[in-house]
Amino acid sequence: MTLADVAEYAGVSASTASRALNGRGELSPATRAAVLEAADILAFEPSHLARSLRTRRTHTVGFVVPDVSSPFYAAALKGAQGALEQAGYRVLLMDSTQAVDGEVAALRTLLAHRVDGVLVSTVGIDGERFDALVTRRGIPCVFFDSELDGAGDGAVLLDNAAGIELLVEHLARHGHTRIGLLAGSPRETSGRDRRDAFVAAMRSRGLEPEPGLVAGERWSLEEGRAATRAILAAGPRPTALVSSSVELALGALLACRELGVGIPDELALATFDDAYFAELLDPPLTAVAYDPADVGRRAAELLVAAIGDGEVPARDVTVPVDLVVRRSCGCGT
Amino acid sequence: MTLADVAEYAGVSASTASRALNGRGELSPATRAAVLEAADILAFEPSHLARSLRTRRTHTVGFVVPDVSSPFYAAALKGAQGALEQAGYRVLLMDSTQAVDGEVAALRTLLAHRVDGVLVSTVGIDGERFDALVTRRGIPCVFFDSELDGAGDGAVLLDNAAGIELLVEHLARHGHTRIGLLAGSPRETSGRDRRDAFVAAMRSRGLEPEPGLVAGERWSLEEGRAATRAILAAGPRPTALVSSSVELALGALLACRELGVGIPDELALATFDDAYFAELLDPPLTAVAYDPADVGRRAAELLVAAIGDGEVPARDVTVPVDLVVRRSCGCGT
DNA sequence: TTGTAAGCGTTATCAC
DNA sequence: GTGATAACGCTTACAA
Repeated sequence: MTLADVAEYAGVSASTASRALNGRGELSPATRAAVLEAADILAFEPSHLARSLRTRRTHTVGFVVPDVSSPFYAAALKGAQGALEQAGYRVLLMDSTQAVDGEVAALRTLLAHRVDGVLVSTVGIDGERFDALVTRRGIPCVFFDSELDGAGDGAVLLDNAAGIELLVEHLARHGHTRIGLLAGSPRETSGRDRRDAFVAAMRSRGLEPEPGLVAGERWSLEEGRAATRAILAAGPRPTALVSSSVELALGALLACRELGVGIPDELALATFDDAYFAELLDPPLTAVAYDPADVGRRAAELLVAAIGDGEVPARDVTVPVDLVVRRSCGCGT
Repeated sequence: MTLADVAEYAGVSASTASRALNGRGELSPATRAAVLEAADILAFEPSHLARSLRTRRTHTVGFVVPDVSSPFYAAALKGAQGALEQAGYRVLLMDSTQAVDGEVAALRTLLAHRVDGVLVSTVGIDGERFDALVTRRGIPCVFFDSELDGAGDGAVLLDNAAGIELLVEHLARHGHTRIGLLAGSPRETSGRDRRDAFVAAMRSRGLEPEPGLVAGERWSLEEGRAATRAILAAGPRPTALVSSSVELALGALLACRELGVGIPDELALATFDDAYFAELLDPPLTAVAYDPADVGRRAAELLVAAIGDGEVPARDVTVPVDLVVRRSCGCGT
């Protein structure tokens, strides 16, 4: 079923059929009705391919994340998907598998598909490659969760500094001074920012973060477990641990269970990222919460604006975070 | 940068450039090299749009799920994405938002994009609409997790019957006879199959499932909580509960905590679906495990085969499941 | 109000 | 071995 078929069936030309279907131009109600009916009868579904080729707009947006199966990215994807669909865009999904090469490959594929814009949570692509692939071709891009410094048309980031400060502050109130950090990827701004924020939060309290008490450089449960073991094994133990993500915190929980270290008695724990099951863990995790779907949604809105207006002044939005106190920090026991 | 630009730069015709880039036909090594170099210098990225319009193959596959942010679907998506990318396909993601209308809309959009095939976890589309949209247009389709009876070119389903049997059997060994069920959506085969399997498993042991001890018809934590409360409120309490999904089980955990019902002492719990954090819950959840990414992967492989061979004999694959015994069932306490 | 024709960027069929 | 040329299905000036 092509537009030509519909036109023929309705006894009009292809252009008239096109106008009728798209509601453009002035045409007699009669012909319009005839075309609409024909389209309906023939179950005509216009080819986005042909349309896009002609109009140079695909109404498709690329979504690039380090790992779709991670709860955070899955939720962000859901939020973005909803907002994009509302705005008439489709989502082409790419998983960079936490590798810069994967990210570059994903971007290439998206370019080949002539997406109208891209939403990316970078794992650390370099400025040059990004510019060559995206900027230079004028593809609107908004980053989320992790950005490439000044690149792109905007970014939606979590308030990493505030979140870490909340965590350290709370632990400090409990009287802890030897606090360790489970860090995330140093190649992502989210990882770096949280680490930097930790150092800043400690220093602002006159505490010097000890090198041996900071470990981890990947966002995974396994890494959290290994890093926790490393921290616990290195010299005098910390009395509290700040984690840069739930995955990492879950690893800590596991490590402590294996080592027989009681939480929160022997080691208090508080983490960035809340999870819907945090309340049900043993012990319930004290965490910094925010709406992950919202970051996807906001990023999508920014992108849609950027695609529409061409050049929106790079606007960054910071998603607020909250502290949810439960028991792993030592409260309520 | 279009093929014409590359051709001009290399001093050949567009057709020759096309042949050089695609490695088709015989051409002199010299011209081939010249074209390749030109393409490289101009950073040429062929338009999938134009190519697809001409070849009638988009190398794009649609992926339709009830809720991308659910851990299971996110993992299945990841598995499918990887396999499809390997095979040279891209993924267009659609979230049906657990509604039949959403599913229909998603399918329409995918058709408009002329996807080469679709992977769908149906929320209960009716045969007629499915046939009109998909079958009649000859779009290869493989279902996963939940299927539409005989439709499509295959399906990858979990071994629901075996999983539920494992759960009931284990609980029965603990001596339970009053066993309740937290059921999922009756509109999805996964939900129906698990419910039916529960009834069968009970009867095969001479136990008649009581109406009041079976509740729930949506896959959500909230539903699990409400259903658990309902079951616990209706007459004599069951001593054990089988849950059709982790979400539902988490809801049960929450409800019991609120009601002060001890697990597993007052109520044993065992669920379909394992979660990577199941071990860390309070109490650790006894569950039926399987590899969610694998179901996506297998479905993708089936689809790729169906797209390739045109008509592969509808082959169904059943993904095996395992029982992971932890403490919520009463073991090891 | 409606039709004609050109063009979007490829690939495929023919000639040469 | 390589180059015209048509065609994929649509939109959009420009005519009529």
